[in-house]
Amino acid sequence: MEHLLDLQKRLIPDVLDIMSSRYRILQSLHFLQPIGRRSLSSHLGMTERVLRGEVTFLSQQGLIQMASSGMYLTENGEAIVKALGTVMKNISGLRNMEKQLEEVLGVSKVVIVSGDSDQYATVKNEMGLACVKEIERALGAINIIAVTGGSTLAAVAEMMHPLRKAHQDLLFVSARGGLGERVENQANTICAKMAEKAEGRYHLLHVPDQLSDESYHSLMEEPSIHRVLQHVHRATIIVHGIGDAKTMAIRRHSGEEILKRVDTEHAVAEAFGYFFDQTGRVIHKVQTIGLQWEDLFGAHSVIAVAGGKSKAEAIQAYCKKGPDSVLITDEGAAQEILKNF
Amino acid sequence: MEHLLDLQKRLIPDVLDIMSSRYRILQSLHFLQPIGRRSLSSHLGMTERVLRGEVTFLSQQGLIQMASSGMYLTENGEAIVKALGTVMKNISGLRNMEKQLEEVLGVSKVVIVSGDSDQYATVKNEMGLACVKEIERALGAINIIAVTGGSTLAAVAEMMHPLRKAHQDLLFVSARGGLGERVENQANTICAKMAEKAEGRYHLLHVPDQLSDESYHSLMEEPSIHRVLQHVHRATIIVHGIGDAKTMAIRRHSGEEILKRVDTEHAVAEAFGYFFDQTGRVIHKVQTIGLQWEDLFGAHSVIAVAGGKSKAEAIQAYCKKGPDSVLITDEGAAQEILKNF
DNA sequence: ACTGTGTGGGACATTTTGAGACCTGTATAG
DNA sequence: CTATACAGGTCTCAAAATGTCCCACACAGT
Repeated sequence: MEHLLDLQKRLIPDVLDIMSSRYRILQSLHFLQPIGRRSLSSHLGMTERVLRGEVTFLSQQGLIQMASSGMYLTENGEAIVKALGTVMKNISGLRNMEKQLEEVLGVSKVVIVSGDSDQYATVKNEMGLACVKEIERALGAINIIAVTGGSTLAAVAEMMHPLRKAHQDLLFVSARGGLGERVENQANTICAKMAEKAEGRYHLLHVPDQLSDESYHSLMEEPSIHRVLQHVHRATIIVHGIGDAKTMAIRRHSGEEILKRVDTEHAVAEAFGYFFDQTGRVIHKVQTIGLQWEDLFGAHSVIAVAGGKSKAEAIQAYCKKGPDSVLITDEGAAQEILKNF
Repeated sequence: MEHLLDLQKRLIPDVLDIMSSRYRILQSLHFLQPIGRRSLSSHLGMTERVLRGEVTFLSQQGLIQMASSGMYLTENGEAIVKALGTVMKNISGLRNMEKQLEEVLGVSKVVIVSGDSDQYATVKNEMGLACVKEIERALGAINIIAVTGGSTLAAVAEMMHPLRKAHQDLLFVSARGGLGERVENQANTICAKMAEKAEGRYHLLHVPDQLSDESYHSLMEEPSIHRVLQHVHRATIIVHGIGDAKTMAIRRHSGEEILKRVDTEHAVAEAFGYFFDQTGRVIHKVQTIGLQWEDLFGAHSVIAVAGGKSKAEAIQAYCKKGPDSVLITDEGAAQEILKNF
């Protein structure tokens, strides 16, 4: 069975927010006691009145106690702080980590789900769910959602659910052509599945991902492809994964030359056909029909999804110079990234 | 470690209410889908507007889905219903049990904590905490709280915390004199401890619990004792335990005759010096200075605390003819009592 | 002995939230 | 085609949450 807390996160996330805020009060009190409302409120960054509300509640619960010298924890209060410590690390600890990552990586928003997707497959689904929520948040009146491939994106599609609000237009387009990969991880497959689950329309990119110059140009002339590409370029929401450079280079059946460059120029990350080194510089770009670098900056919202300790380096590299995006990742990757800071 | 839910209950007392109400919605939906707000709200006994609030929340969480034909669960929703099933059985199960017990025993309120205090000592503390909360609820402007002895009441004292609200007067008095028992289970010891933890005043009854006629009358004349007794008789809140008749008869060093009567007349329960048979009839009353039967009916609130499978029979007997009281017990006792119905 | 600073707690205006009531357009079954 | 049941929008009012200010008190340093 899943852990109760994970279930609660879905059923009563609002309640958990309250819980962690109250816990934070108790915890601060644990260290700062005795302390007054005013000092404590500024320390916690909440207004005095709000803190006061919580504090009177907590004292009614017999967890803290008021005195003229300030507030302090009762025995019960101390017990709660101690007992909830590990639990809370899962909740508010993650939130702290999110904030740290936002700063360190320079992205506007980070969402971390607990666990390590390298170890447990279910964690990937959690990321998928978080991603769906993020997509929902980014929805506007007109929505063109471009999606890439990969097992993580497959999880997003898996967790997708209808998100028709009001009279929104929902169009999903594949951002990439077909790789020689397993069909369930193809951008096209994922795009279709996602659109169906979301009850939206979709357009697929029926082209191979890698092309010779010649076929590239001839295909670009193809009206059916051109039409889909127009949508990709005008995408309002872009959802993509981030891969490890070497793995991806091999999977793409890149030539010897590319593999060498990956090695010699220390490429570590790959995303939608671009290879990045540790500084975030683009080392190599696969000749591809589909999402281009510039498209990222035209989009209303860019959501990158990638997790697992093994992808920490890749995530970090990509974020260095990537567009301002939302990053959905997991605890394993987050911890690994923050190790260096 | 204590169970997560018990900790959460202290930080957010109505976490269970919220959670079970949302769960109930999901569960009903699981069976009735697709169904509309109106039908569902009448089925669940909530107003349409409230249900609507929850339902929009749940659909934002991606657990349910709106359609023109009605609402239905998404895959995630179904998963939650399934996963939370066992957890919820424990929670709403207890609440159901409370209601059943209230009916069966004819008392106005029953609180059941999970577990069996015969098996785990911590369960007694949970009862203690529940009792403290009940006391708090019963507080008025003037409070005289009479307490008896016993290990369960000791647990109540253990869990007591300051309950000074506004300008309330808090006076604790022992309802019983001293038994030849261990000091930590004496009414006096418990009374003092409770009062200190609650930050109230206290008066103790410095008399032996069992008396000859002669000393009884002479002690009753004693001004210091008379004064305390006045308080006992005017108690607004009475907190007492319930004991097994035989155990208590032995512990009280009752004479041969009493022991025989307990046997022949099938006494099963004891509370504050009174012995009851299965029908709730008083079989025998110890000649005692302290709380009297009549006092119970003058009190604003009577709280009986007793748990453990072994005390099921005693609890049941006492409640038959006892005053309208609040009963704090545990799952072990509750299950045993309900077996017969 | 006094003053300044921090404390909890009371009081009140104001804003925000929550919920009741009613309405609309739409999909679906009879 | 129509009756019905549906989701979802909107208006309104009360209640709860919050912002604002002030007071009496305790305590430490002067």
